[in-house]
Amino acid sequence: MSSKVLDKGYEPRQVERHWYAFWEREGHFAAADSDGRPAFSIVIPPPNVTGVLHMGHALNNTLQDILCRYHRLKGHNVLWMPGTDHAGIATQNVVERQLAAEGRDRHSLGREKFIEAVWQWREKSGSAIINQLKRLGASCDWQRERFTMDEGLSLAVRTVFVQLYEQGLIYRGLYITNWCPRCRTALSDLEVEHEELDGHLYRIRYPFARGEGGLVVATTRPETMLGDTAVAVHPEDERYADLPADSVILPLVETEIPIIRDTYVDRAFGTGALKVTPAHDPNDFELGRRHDLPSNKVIADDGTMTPAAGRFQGMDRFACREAVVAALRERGLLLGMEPHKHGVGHCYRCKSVVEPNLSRQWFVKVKPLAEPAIRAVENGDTRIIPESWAKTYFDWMYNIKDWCISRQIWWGHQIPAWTCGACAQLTVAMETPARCPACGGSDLTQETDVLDTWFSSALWPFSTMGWPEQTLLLKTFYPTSVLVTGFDILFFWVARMMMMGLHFMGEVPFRDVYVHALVRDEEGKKMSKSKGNVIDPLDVIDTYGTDAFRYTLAAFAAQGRDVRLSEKRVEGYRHFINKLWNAARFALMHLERGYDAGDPAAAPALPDRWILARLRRTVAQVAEALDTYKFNEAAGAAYQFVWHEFCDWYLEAAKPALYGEDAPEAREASRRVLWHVLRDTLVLLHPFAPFVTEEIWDKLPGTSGSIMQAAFPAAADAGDDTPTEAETQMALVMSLVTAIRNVRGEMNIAPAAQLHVTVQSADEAVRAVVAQRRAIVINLARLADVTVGAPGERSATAATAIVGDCELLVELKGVIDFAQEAQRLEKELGKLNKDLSAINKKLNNDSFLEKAPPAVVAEVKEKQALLSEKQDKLNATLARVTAFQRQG
RNA sequence: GGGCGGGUAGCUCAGUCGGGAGAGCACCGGCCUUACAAGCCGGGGGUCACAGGUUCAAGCCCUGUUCCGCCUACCA
Repeated sequence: MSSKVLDKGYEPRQVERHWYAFWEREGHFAAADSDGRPAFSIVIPPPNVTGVLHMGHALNNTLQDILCRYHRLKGHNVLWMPGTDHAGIATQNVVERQLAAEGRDRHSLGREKFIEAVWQWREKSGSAIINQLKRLGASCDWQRERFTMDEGLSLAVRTVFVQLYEQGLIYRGLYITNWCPRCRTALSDLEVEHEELDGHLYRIRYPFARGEGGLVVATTRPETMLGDTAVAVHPEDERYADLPADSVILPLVETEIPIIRDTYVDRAFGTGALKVTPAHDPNDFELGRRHDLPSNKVIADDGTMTPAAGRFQGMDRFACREAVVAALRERGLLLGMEPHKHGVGHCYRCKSVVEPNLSRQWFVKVKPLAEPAIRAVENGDTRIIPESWAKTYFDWMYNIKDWCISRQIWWGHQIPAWTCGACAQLTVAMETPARCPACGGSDLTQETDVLDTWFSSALWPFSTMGWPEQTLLLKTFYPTSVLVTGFDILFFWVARMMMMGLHFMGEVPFRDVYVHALVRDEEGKKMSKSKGNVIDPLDVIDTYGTDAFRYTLAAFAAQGRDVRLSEKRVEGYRHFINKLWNAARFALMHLERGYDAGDPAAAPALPDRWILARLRRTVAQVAEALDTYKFNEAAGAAYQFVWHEFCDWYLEAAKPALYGEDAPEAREASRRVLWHVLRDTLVLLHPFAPFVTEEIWDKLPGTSGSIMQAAFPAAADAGDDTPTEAETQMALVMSLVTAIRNVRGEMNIAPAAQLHVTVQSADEAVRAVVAQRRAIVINLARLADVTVGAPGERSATAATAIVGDCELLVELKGVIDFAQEAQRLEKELGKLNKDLSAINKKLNNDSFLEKAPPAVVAEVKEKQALLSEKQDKLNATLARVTAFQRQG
């Protein structure tokens, strides 16, 4: 990058490509397995290999990158561990769809060939999201990229499975699980999304086997009645104390099923009689166990009716519902059909209605694992931020249920369990056993099910670092410093990592969990393809640049609040990036002929000392905010400093010195400060806007290497709020300038008009400061001159403004008309009176004077004195102006 | 059913320890002032959802009401 002069506007595209390649090439993202520096580590929430970058990823990874870059600047050994998740069901669906397009399906292909096809697909398309993360500027240690299906992680999965099995924490059994008939697999409770749907509550009469009448049951899923094996009533329900029979005839099926009595039944619901379908309802399943009822599976795994459904066999479950209802109606057994809202489970991958279904599945016994994970958060080993999420975490963990981990799909970690063909003995082992340990038979077949994808993600913080080997990497970086994630996977992932980490590493997986919000559209709606309100992060990056986009995300990432994103907002931050660019452009014009890295504190000029003080304070604010995950505050503080202090005031105030050919020494001093402040500002901003800061860094004389290797600037002392002398003086100068500009604006005085201003103050020290800083005021307020003096003669033709205890007289003779000035003063007085009456009300209140802390009372009194003095002065001026106006 | 979060300027949102209501955008007025018109200078704009309470003092603490959003749950 040869030219030292910057272009007029910042053009991100080329710059981003260039510097990202540079960083990667130079190994700036690489962590050391171990060195003397303090370690900082984050494991990325692995995106699905099938994924494309969406706003959620963009926010999530921007925040992680900000933290990683910040900690590198602070001199830490940073590991940001990247990788992707094999996303069992999702990936299988993608490849199956591809096959379907070619008129094939996985069954015709066979398991082995299908898995090969998935791997091929991954080779081809699986890294798309990685490249998209790179465009976001993500500084992951790509050399270490992992995949949940790669060899090392598969070994970790197998090791964990075998150990948990041997510890009795994994078991297999016939249970009711959530079944997706489309994906044809079991799902965990978490993978079911509940949606309130309008359905019907059907009331059906089951005639008594003997005698008159029958029991009336209520159901929302009448098709399941074909699998009923009992009817239940409450044992203390008087309505059913005396029944003519102890069994009923199941309509349509025409078999006799028992009436059982169980306290589970809610007497208040419906008729108080409950049909029991152990094969298709989790509660009924429990009831069936208690009462030793048979299970009759009438809905098959593909969602059609089984032979057990008799003449309904082969019918789709929803068509069957209609058919059953029609048949019942025909027989006069349908007694009612009321509209009824109920929660219906849907598959989180394909949105099909989930069917509770009886099948043999593998489970993790979670309670023993959950207890330490609860304790770790309770005692602060892991902090959840914001804290409100800890409650959600506890609620779930305390009520946790066993985790169904087997999936009837092909893409995933096949369960390392084998069944003996001879003696049916089940063997769980790391490697394929040669012989059955029970009978010595060699006819062993492996379990066909694979594990839930989240089973392998649960190991992510340590499996990626080489576990089960005890690697140096683990020693250096586990537990990780912080996990940055969205709340939508708090249970799916975070809770499970906590459990597995504690169980297998004996240590929490992360010190902090920072839970960020969701990115929504500008109306606060969740972005979704079906709504068509999706903003593609890559489009945003193309249009506005990565830095502007990242800054927007950071600026809106307030804790506990969703990010509402619109392109309009990104545009605003593009202006900010451009502002920085132009400030640098200006600075480089003054630095290209040499710079001086000497001690900036040697600079005596007020604006110089002021901006240095402000910089140190801003650095402290940004650091404090980042240390507490308040990204919006960090971004806000830096923005405010760059735009409204550095650009608006410092650069303007420094111009006379920088352009001043006649005072080389002052000029050098200013250059020195300009160089230091710009350099430190770039470093301060680098975590948020990595590209533009690197580009300017490169052009800035006196820097070498990458800005990524720079040191985070020195901060003001924490907690020291006392303004420096420079800050106090500059504050006075700034309010004088603002007051004069205000007069100009309100009175429509031409910008070119060179005004004469008198500043009067009773305070000699103040007068001294104003006199000393006169040149700055003249320059920034565009004046002819400033006269400083004690209160005394006032021009009757001057506009007045009060700043602190200074009275400012802006001579208007020949500049404007005085009716306007009178109007302006009246307006000003109106505002003042409002403020004063509020304050006087306080001071007239005896209990305030008695009970409020003396410091507060003194403050209010001081304020009152100040305002009323201002009021007096303005009134006097108004009188003068009015008089002058009358005279003509 | 249970839980959580939110309601502050036209819009999107900050607001720390209870002590004079802020920012960005939008709007109005004035400026091509030699880094930047993607800019500069100035300005207007609020019943802090509603009702009550605690307090000398409430956007902030407490109670209730209401509206919105989300999570969670085996009442068929």
